[in-house]
Amino acid sequence: MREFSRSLPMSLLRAREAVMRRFRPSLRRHGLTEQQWRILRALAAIETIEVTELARVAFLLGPSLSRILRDLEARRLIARRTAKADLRRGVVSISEKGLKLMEVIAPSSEEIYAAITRRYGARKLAELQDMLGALERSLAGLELADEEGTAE
Amino acid sequence: MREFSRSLPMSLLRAREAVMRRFRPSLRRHGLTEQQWRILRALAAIETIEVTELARVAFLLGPSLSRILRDLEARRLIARRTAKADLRRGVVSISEKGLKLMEVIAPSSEEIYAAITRRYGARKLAELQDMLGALERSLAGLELADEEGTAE
DNA sequence: GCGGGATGATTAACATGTTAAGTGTATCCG
DNA sequence: CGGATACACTTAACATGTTAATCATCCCGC
Repeated sequence: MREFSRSLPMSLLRAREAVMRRFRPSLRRHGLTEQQWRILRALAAIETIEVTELARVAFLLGPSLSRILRDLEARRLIARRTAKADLRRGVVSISEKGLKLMEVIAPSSEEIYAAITRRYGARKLAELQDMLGALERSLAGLELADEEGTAE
Repeated sequence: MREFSRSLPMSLLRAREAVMRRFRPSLRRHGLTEQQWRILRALAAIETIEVTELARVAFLLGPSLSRILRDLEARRLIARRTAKADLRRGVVSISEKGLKLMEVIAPSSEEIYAAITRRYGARKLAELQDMLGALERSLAGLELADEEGTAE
């Protein structure tokens, strides 16, 4: 069997953890988790977004997102309403308070990212991201190949 | 601010999820989570291992490992005792039952890994792993650079 | 307009991630 | 020897990951 510590999932996990280790302390000081920060960042760039679309963009599963939105709303960092045209859909936006919190956190976050980029190399980083994107697309292709073999 | 979906943490997260999506169904059919499988794999290659070392190898935090070992032991998939020389230390090993379970799961797991490798390309996969390892080492270096600035 | 299946979101239940606190054992050192 | 300190877990508390089930609303075809 493959040497376990060299498996692709482990490599990806360790690499991601090494990166996130750098960001978590700063976020934590401001009372945010990694996922809450992802949501605020996703919201900052737009006016409003539907919950389902937000889940896709922030790469969170529905149940996690539901809980997080409930908490962020209680803290007044976001606002939400229901779509007039379809009462099933929720529409979310960042609040003034949320924007201000982002303004406080963003600089140190950017600085950490810049330090990582300098250390690893901007070109190499871009290349890595390309390869990760290609991996995603390869596996999406595998997914399709599977479905052809089943009921459909 | 950086386009959020292209940040390094998100790229790594999405890539890892794309990979794990392939493995989870098979593991789940056999009643194992991803982390439980990691532990069994780590144990399969050796006679015994101390809990702390197992945490390092399987890349799990102590509290998670404690819970998982408790459950795996209750299911008789592993055995544990305490070290004679140091009663603080726990020593873990895989059981016969655990080995048999692995024999059942390993083939399909290997097959999935092979499919991913074929699809993405063996050479490209090796290159990706190299770059991930280099990223880890870069960030470990950053860690050290930090400490020089603090109390020490 | 009205079943009945599809869809968007939430809740439930259990496992893990994460940090802090607790427990028992070892070790160091005066 | 004995008390302080460090160490190896373990437990606690809270947040998220993951799958299944539930709830409300929508929409389709008749």
